[in-house]
Amino acid sequence: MPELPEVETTRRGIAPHIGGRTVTRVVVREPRLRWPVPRRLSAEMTGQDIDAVGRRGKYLLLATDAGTAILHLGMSGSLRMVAAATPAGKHDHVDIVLDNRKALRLCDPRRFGALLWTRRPPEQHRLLRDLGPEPLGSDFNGAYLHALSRGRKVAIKHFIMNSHNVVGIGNIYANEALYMAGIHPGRAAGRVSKRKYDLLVEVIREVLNDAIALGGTTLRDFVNSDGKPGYFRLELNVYGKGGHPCISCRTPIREIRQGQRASFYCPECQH
DNA sequence: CGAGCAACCTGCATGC
DNA sequence: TGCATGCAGGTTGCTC
Repeated sequence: MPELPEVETTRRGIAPHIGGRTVTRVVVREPRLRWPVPRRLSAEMTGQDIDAVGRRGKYLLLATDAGTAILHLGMSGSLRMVAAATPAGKHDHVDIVLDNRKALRLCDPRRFGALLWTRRPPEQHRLLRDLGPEPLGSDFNGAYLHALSRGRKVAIKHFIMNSHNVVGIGNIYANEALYMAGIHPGRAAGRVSKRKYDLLVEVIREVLNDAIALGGTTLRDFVNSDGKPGYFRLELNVYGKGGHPCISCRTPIREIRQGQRASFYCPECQH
C-alpha cells in the first residue's frame, strides 16, 4: 500500500474537498481496523469544522478545534470523495459525511489501516511521538543519517525503512532510492560513507517528489481520492523487476529477501 | 542493539 | 473448477 507519495497524493486530493467543511455525521460500518475505530469518534467529530488536512509520515491528520483524527492507510487503504448517498462497498469501513452531501469514504480490504482520535496535539500521540524527520524536510540530510548510523550493523534498507530514523519510506521507494544511489540494500548502515549518505538523501527526495508528481505508485489497488491509479509504476527501475536487465549496465536485477520483504538490486551497480 | 518472527487481514496469482 | 500455497505497498511488539 501507500508509502509517502501515495499518502501525500491522497492528502492533496481530499484537502480541497474537506478543508473548511463541517462534519455532519460519521458512519462507522466496520470498526475493525488495526485498532478498533473509537466509539466516541462520531460524537467527537460531528459538528466540527475541518481546519486542516495534514500529514506526518504516512499518517493523515484531520484537524478540528475539538481534536484530530489520525488516519493510516495500512497496506490496502484508500480514501475517496463520494456523494454521501453512494452505496457502500464490501470494505468501506467509514464515511465522514460533510455539510455538502459529500463524504470522505475509507476503504481498507486488509484492515491494516487505522482511524483514531486524539484531543491532544497529535504530535504527542504515541504513534507519532517517536517518528523521525520528514524525508522532504530540511532536517533530513546526509549528516543526520551519517551520524545516526555510526556503529550500526543493521542493513541500510532496514535503516531507511525504520520510521524512527526517517518516515515515509516503504519497500518500493527504499529499493528505488538505493538503486539510484548505488548502495547495496544489505550493506551495514554504519559502513555507508558521508558522501553516499548525501547522495542517498538527494535521491530519496528525488524519487519521492517524482512519485508525488505522478500521483504515486499503483501496484494493485491504490487509488487516489478520485478513484484513479498512480503512474509512478512506469518509472520503477528495480522494484518488481527481478531478472530484468539493469537499465544502466544490462546485468539482470537480482531479487533477495531481507526479513520477510523482497529486495531488488543490481549486483553490478550497487555496492 | 539486532535478528527474527508473529500478529493484524483479504485478494490475487500460481501450481497441482 | 477447486484447493492449497505464497505473496503483497505497513507497523507493532515480542522473544532470543
